[in-house]
This record gives sequence, C-alpha cells and structure tokens, in this order.
Amino acid sequence: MDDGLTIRDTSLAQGDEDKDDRQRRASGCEIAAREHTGEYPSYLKSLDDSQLISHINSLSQDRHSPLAVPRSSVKGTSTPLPPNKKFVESFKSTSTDPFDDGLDEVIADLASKNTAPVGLDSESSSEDESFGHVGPLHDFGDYGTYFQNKSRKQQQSDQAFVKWDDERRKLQHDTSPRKKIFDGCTIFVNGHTNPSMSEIHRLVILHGGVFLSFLHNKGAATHIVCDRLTPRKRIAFRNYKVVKAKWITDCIAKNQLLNWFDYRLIDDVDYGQKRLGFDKVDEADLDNDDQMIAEQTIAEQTIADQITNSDVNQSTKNQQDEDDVDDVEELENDLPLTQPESEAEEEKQKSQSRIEFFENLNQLRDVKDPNIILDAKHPKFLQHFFANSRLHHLSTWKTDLRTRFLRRIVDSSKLSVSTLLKTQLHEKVIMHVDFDCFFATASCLNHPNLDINKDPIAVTHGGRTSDVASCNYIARNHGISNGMWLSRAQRLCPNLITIDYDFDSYEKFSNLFYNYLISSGKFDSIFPVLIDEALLDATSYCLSNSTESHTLVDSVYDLINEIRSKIYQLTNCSVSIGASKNVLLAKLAIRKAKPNGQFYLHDKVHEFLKLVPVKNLPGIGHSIKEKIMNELKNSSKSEPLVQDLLTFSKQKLMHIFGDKTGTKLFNYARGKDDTSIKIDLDNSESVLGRKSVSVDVNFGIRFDTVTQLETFLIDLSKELYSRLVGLGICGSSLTLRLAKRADNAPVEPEKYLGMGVCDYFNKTSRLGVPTNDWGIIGNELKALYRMLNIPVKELRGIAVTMSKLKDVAMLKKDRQMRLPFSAIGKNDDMDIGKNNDMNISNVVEASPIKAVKHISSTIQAQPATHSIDRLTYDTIDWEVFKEIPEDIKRELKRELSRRGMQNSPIKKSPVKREAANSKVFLQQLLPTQDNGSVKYARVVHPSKSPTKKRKVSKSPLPIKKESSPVKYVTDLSTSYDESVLNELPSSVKAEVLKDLQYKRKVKRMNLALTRESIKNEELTVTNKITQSWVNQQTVFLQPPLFLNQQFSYNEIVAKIKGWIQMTFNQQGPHADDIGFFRNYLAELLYQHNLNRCLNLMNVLQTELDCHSRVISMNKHFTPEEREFKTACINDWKAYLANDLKNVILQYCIKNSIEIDI
DNA sequence: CTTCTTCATTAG
DNA sequence: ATCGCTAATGAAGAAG
Ligand SMILES: Nc1ccn([C@H]2C[C@H](O)[C@@H](COP(=O)(O)OP(=O)(O)OP(=O)(O)O)O2)c(=O)n1
Repeated sequence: MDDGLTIRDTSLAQGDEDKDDRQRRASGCEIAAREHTGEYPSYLKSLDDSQLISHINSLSQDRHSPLAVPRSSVKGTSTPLPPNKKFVESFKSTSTDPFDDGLDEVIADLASKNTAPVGLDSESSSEDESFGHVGPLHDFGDYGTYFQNKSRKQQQSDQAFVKWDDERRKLQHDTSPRKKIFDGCTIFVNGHTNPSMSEIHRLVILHGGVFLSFLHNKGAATHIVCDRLTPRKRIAFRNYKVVKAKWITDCIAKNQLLNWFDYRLIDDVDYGQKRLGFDKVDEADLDNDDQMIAEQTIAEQTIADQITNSDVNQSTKNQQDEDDVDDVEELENDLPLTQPESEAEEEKQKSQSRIEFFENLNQLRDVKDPNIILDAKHPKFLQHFFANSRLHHLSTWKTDLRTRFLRRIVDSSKLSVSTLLKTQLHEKVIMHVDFDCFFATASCLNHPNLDINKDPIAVTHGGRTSDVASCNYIARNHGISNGMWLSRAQRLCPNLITIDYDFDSYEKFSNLFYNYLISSGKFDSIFPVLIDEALLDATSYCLSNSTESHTLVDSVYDLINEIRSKIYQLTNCSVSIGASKNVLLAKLAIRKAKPNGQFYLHDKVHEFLKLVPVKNLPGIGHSIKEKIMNELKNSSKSEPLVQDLLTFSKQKLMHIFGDKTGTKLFNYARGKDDTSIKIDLDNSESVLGRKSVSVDVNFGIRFDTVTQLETFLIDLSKELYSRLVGLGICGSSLTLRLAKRADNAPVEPEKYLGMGVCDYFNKTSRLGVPTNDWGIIGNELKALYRMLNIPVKELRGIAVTMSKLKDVAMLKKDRQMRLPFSAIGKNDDMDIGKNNDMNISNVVEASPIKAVKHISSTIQAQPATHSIDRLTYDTIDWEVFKEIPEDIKRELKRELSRRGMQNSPIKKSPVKREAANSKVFLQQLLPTQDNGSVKYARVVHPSKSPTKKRKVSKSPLPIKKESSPVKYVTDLSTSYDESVLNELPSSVKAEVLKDLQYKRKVKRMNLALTRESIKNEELTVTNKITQSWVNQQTVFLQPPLFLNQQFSYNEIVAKIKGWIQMTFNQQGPHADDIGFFRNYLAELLYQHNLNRCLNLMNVLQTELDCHSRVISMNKHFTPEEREFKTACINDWKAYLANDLKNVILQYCIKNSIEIDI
C-alpha cells in the first residue's frame, strides 16, 4: 500500500497526460460573473449593513420616524440641507464610496455646486417631495460618471490630476496656496489604512509628494504608510520608515512635514507586531543577534508605554487595547524566561508536566539541526513549514494580490460611455499573461551558469519524495511535469538539475510585473490570477489603435509584443500571452502560445476548440473528466476532447454534472464564457474581500500525546488570529477538519512526513459571536477535536477555517453609534439566526462548573474587545421602504437578500414597527428576564437523544480523556432544543447538557438560597474550587441564572449587559451584586489585569449610555416609566462613580499608575 | 420551494 | 528527508 493509491497522488501521477495541461489558469469560478455591474448596486455593496439601512431609510425623508434617524445621528447634524446635497452628505457620512477613491469632499463640493447653486436652496426645497427617492439616483449617476472621468485621469497620471485639481480650485476661487509638504517624499501605502489608500494617494500628490502603487524595491519609497502590518511585512519593512496614516493627515492639517518618527508604527503594538518581535527572536537566532536585542528593546519600551499610557481612548480603541492586553500579558510572561524560544509555549508550560516541558526544551535546538525531526511537535514547526511551503506562498500571494487590487481597482474606463458603446459593438479582447515555468525561470536567474533554454531544470526541495514545483520546458520534454515527485522526475531525466526555491525573488518579479501592468494604463481591467499570471481586458486600447489598414488583430499583436518585451526587459523572464474574446479562450490560447510565445485566437475558434482535451477547460479537473469518460464509455479513448462534449444535450449535461456545471460545460464546448475579469465588486463591499480564512497543515502532523496536539492547536489558533488581525476581521464560525490515516494506509506514507491516504472528518462550531481571539479559538478547537474523537497518533492533517466573517471596524462602529433599541433586527446580523440569540447569551451563563485550567484560561481567554457580542443595527422602516420606486426597491431587495438580511416587511424576524405598541417594543428591547427557564429555550418534550450523541458514537474510537473538561451527560429526561444546542460553541454544549442536571435539582428558589445551594453543589462536584474563584463566579449570580464557569471576556460582557438590562425591570442594581462585581474587579486587579477592568467599566458605561438614550428618545414611555428608569440609571451611575471606580483608583494609586477614568 | 450546512473539487 | 496551501464554488442533503 503506498501513496500512489491516493487520489491526490493519482492526480499528480497523471503528469504525463497532463503534460500539455499546464495552461489552465485561473478557475472560472474565481472570476464570478457579475450580471449587475451598474453603479448603484456597486454602491449598495460598498455599504456595510447599517449604512445600507440608513441609506434605505434616508430615501424618504418625510416619512422618517423618530426612531429611525440613524443618518442624522450618525452625522451629528440636523441642519436641513437641500435634497441633492443631503444625498451627497449621506455619501460622506458613509465614508465609503463605491470606488474607494476617497475623493468624497471634492465630489461633494462639485455636486453641490453643480446641482444646487448657491441661493437656490430654499426654492429647491419645494421639490423635496418629488426628489425624495428619485433624486438620489440622479445624483448618484452624476457622481458616478464624474468619478469615472476622474479615475481615468488619475490612472493616466497623477500629474494630470494635480493639474485638474488646480483648475478646480481656480474655478472655485480657492486661492489658498497648497504647500508642497511632501516634496521629496515617495510614499507607499501598505494594507488598509485610515484614511484609505486612495485618499492618501490624493493627498500626497496634491502636496507635492510621489505616490507608489507598488513597491518595486523597498528602497524606492522614503516612507511606508501603514496602520497594520502582517508579521511577514513587518519583517520586510523593519528597516524602513513605517509611519501611521495619521502622519499624512496631521502633516496636512499642520501644513508642514512632521517628524515621521513621532508616527512610527511601532507605537501601536498589535499582535502582528508582537509576533514580529518573536519572529525576530527566531530570526536573530538564526542570523543576527543585534537585531534581536534592538527589537526587544523596542518591545519593552512599548510595554512600558502601554502600561503607563493614561490617555488611551477606550471607547474608540478597544480593539487595539485588547490586543495590547494580550501583548502585555504575553510579553510579561515571556520576559522572565531564559529561553527566548519558549514564547509560543507559555500556556502550555503552565499546564504541562515538567517532563514534557523538558522534552520540548530538548527540541528547541536549532531548526537546522539535522538530528531532530522537524514535525508538528516541534515548537517552531509552523513557522518553519510556512516559510518553506510553496503552496502556502502561492496562496498567500494570491490573496494578497486580490486584496491589493480590490483597494485599487484598475478598472477605469469600463463604464465610460464611449467605451461601453465600442465594447458592446465589438467583442472584447482578453489577454492571459503568464510567466513561463515561473519558479524555474526565476530561480534560474540565481544560477548564472545554468541556461534555462538548454539544461533540464527543476525547482524542488530536493528529496526523493519531494515535489517538483516547476520545471523548465527542456525538462518537460522528458515527460516531467509540475507536481511530480523528484524520484520519478529523475527517472525520466537522469541529468535533471535541481535548484532551490527563492520566494523573495518570485515576489520581486511579480511586483515588477504588476507595476508594469498598472502603470502602462492600457487596460480596462487587470485581474490578478496569481503571482505570475494575470488576465487583462485590453479591449478599448486595441480598438482605439486599429484602423482600416491596421486591423484589430495587428493592434492586438502589437500590444502583446510590447508587453512581452517590456516584461522581459524588466525581469529577464519570458512571458507568454494568449488572447481571445473571452477568458476561456484566452486561457486555451496561452497553452498554444507556451513556451515563450503568443497566440491570438480570433478565428476558426470552433475548429480550435474541438480538439482541446476537456481536462484543459478551466474548472474541469480529473474528477469531472472521469465522469465524462464514464459517459463516453463507447470509446476507450484516453483523453476526451471538447468535440465529444458536443454530443451531449444541455439537459443531459445538467443531469450528469448538476445545473451549473452542466451549463458551464455546455457553453464552454461552444466557446462561450461570460466570466467577467473585473475585480468582483462584491468583494470590495468591505475589507473582508473573502468569505473565510483558514490555516491548513497536512504535512509533518505526527503526535504522540493529546497535549502535543493541543499545543499545536493553540499555535494554529495564534496563526489564525494573526491573519484575522492582519485583515481586521472577526469570524463567528469555526471549522476543524482532521485527516486521519485511512485504515488500510501504512503508518508512515511513502512521502516523508506526508499525509498518505486519509479519511476526513469535519466539525463546525458556531461561536455565536464574532471573535478573533486565539484563546477562544484554541479552546474551541480542542473541544472540536474531542468531539471528532480521532486518536492523536492517527492524525495526518489539520485544517482550521474561520468563516462568517465580520469587519472589525464595522463592529466597532456599530457599537459606538447604534442604539440598543434597534436590537430587534439583530438576529440576522449576528448569524445566530432563529431567534435564539437570547438563548445563547443565557445558556452561556448557565454553563456548569469547569474546574479545569482555571488559571490558564484566564490568560488565554483574553478576547479582543471588538469581538462584540452585541451587534445592533437600525432596522428598516418598511413604511419608507414601501414608498421607494420599484426599480430601486428591487436593487435594495437584491442587496438585502444578498446579505441575508430581511428584505420584506413580513418575513422572518418579527420587526413590528407598525404595531407602535410601546410595551411590546419595550419587551423586545429589554426582555424581562425574571423567568430563567425561558431563556434556555428548553423544549420540554419527551426526547430522542440529542444529536451530539450520534456524532460521538460515529467517531472511530471512543476516547475518554480524563483531562477533558467536557463531560457528556447521557441521561436527560428533558432535552434542549437541538437547534439551539447546535448554535452553541461546542465547548459549551456539553456543559449546557450537564447544566440541566443542576437545573433539575435547583428548582427556582429565592435568590439567596439558590446561590447557597449552588455553591454547595460546586464544592461537592469539585474540590478544586478556591474561595476567590467562588467569589469571582458569584459575581453574576444576581441574574436568575448562575454562572459557574471561567468565562471568556465576551461572555462576561454579555453577562454584564444582561445584568444591566435586567436591572431596568427592577429598581436598579442590587447592592450585593455591585459588591460581587467589585470583588470581581478586585480579583482582576489582583492579577494585574487592569486593562480588562477598564474595558469592563467601559462596557458598563457604554451600555448605560445607550439605555439613557433609549429612555430619552422613546416617546412611548409613560412619565412613570421614564422616571423609574432614569432613577435606575442614576443608581447605576452612582455605583459606577463610587464603588467600582474606587477599586480601580486604589489599585492605580498603589501601583503608581496614572489614570484618568 | 428556500436556505443553510457539509462535503468534494478545483487552481496554482 | 521535506515543507501536500487555501479560498471559492457548487452539488447534495438537511432543515424549515
Ligand atoms: N502543482 C504545482 C503547480 C504550480 N506550482 C507553482 C510553480 C509554478 O512556477 C507556479 C506557476 O504555475 P504554472 O501552472 O503557471 O506553471 P509554470 O509557471 O511553472 O509553467 P507554465 O506557466 O509555463 O506552464 O506555481 C507549484 O508549486 N505546484
């Protein structure tokens, strides 16, 4: 039994047949077709949910109910504006324009000047009604067209833009001189910044600076503007002037060049940077010690800054703060350690036996030590693996490129009228540009003695079972293909020369490549397929260059030649280009063009197509090919061709392959392909740009103990965390996919440390709340692992995926701006669905004792504040919605349903605005929480056993781990609603089940009694509970549910919110509860967790503010109600300002910390 | 019928 | 030795 039998390996082993198969480029799937490319839909997509709702509600000003005034509350102005200006203003308030250009102000200026001349304001107001919903669209159209022109200019030349802007200023009598602040500065923007990259672009060039879209070489820029750095970039940029975006805006505000050093990014320690520090340690390990020391000094400095920094704005920088907490804590933990390598091990060391600890110390010797096996047990495995994995690099580059292009959509003329006309009349010209055997060519340039055109060359790590990443065409002539194992390749070509990877130079060439494409300005759109290949739309350029005598074909070839020679000039690498009228044909054309060639497929398309093997069609892999061959069973032909497909009817294809795939095959066989190569505007709707983030490792996975695995899971969590932070997003759904050695597979597969033949097991957990916290993720993964129940020794692969992503900025903003009474609509947005968000927060509260790992989880479960569990949106005013004209309404509905939001007044979540019954509304708003059992959504029916069981018993081997904090309770006489259970984080689920036992015993008594009995229960169940722990847990006992678990930050926040809400139905907080809470804070402070205290206080404060606003705004309250609730607020505030604040102040005084609460 | 989840497939 | 990643898509099935 060897690897040759795995599916993966068979696919690789098809190298021979696949020899001509290399040209398959971007999958058609990746370039999703957009049927609606209009500006309005794009604009809608660019809004986040709350902005969208604001927008909808603002479409009819007069119908605006006082409860739906998000727009004015956002803007903080109630000044009446003329209608069109209003609309423009609302654009500004969203701060996202459809093209992320950041020219908002200029545009707003112009728009208001053009359409609402000064002095006409009052007259035009009479047209308000008619303008109501239609006006905005018109304005938007103007805006859009205007922008198109603008953007094209910008692409052609920044100079032109500056000139244009000067003109504009002249026209508008803006005579204030614009100082060339950035004279001599060359600015590059990395990643997502505030203000946006394009805004910085504009500001820089208007103030005399040079702006780089891409970084040819790092020396090219004098300053790198960046608000967040991935660890990788951080290393790359460590010796450059990396400044925060605020530097730009401040310079402009002050109208002078400020010292960049005051804005250096290093002050904003985030996880990425901390990682960096560590990475640095590792690197320094391997190369340079001075570097390490310097970095550590900075890190320490930063810690000091963080601790004493008193004017951190808690409300706006929560995310940052939480991250900082992590940093501080972790760094503190690390500092005393003498082994710097132990950094990744901190929480492990706490819980791990000493023996294992020393085992690991042994492994901490240099990665390069040939005597140790570098598998996943090694603490540095992940880092080392990713640094050397080509596929990891490819994937990373790909998503990086996509992100970069998302932010800078080079798509200037696609909507301009003239081009539209032309391109509608003519077929498009799509080009597919691809480096020839990219890795081989690029690596070869490091070996001047080798000739890529004469010697057979392959890029590989160089073992027997090592993959050939890329081989040149000489080698391919011997039958070698990409992905083949080296041993086989060497059998095919004994004198094959193997050379190493050089990921850095690949990146460099790619930058040159893309910089050229962008700067040439000849393309309607550029779609980056991968690091070395791109799809170009050159329609307008080629059309405008063709005349009677100089045909379109000529001008296409002209352009192709120009591109190819230019890129060869720049990189010394040859590229091939395939061109045709659509993506499919361009991809097929480039196969014919390779190597180092070109081909424009413009006539005899069908003749060409007929002889193409189906496997060459993009998106058609070996699996579909097999199916096709099965259907064609008449012939024993080895390679089915496209012409064979023509024999099938569309119905038949759809039947065999499914609707979409069948249709695709049918169309492909006829040369039809409507794949758009514009960057998917769907993606630019936010920073998200993706639906999931994952970390996969299917190499080197060899564990002996669960502890080793759990350590590795934590490492994966941290990696995932770091990626999420880098992207500024959180997720609320976590999937663990494990590969288990197939029963008949050998223990060691043929490939060294490979995975061999595996069975796969997936389990997804809904976290209920978006998070990026690695403590939560790590614990969740451990729980998921236990549920899958696969013996550690059998594991061969682990993949972790975070999905249901949310933008951190959006979470933050919502938290700041939104009023709690809008919480009604939040079910959808929280991805919890089905009305059970209530259940979640409360079930969590009810989770039973988790006496294990109390201390370590305190450290781990330090979540980022932005993982807010309360996503509140304004709801749509359906009265308003009804009035909107049909076509607009259609777009809006489409957009709403695309987001999974409610798109009609009746469906799903009960938004009962019309009811106008204040009591009902209030109840939804502040649910009465007296009746604890309701919150469980417990279904009291004679039950089948919970679904969980099935899973567990289905698992290959039942493992009972005594260290497991999760105990399954099997004999339930009452069961929970399964759908509710399934919504829970898996670690909680089992505990909820267990909790039921308590529930049965502890009938509802009076509060104090309950509290006592629970304490007793706890003590009998586990004797590990310390008094302080009990104190801590009892904090939240006031709500009818008891909490006896080490809570994560999120959970605590949820609880606090619940607590506050509840107090509004009573007479304010109970003094005892305040006492408990104060004790809890004291406990935290005892552990020096000041930051969490402050964050919790902040939560309290914010929450109370929200309630105040509800009270003051909700007109339906009777005076008594109002007074009652106001008294409650005042009660709270008094407690806050005295009892609670004092605890913190005392602590601060004692520890000489300056603080300003 | 719609929507969500899970899983396999695909690309480089 | 050896670095077998990762995000998207769509089909099938489950849930409603
Ligand atoms: N199984 C694979 C396939 C590709 N690659 C890497 C190496 C290639 O250089 C790069 C680009 O892949 P291509 O499919 O474009 O192949 P090449 O560029 O090597 O050759 P060509 O484009 O000429 O067909 O991706 C890889 O590591 N493993």
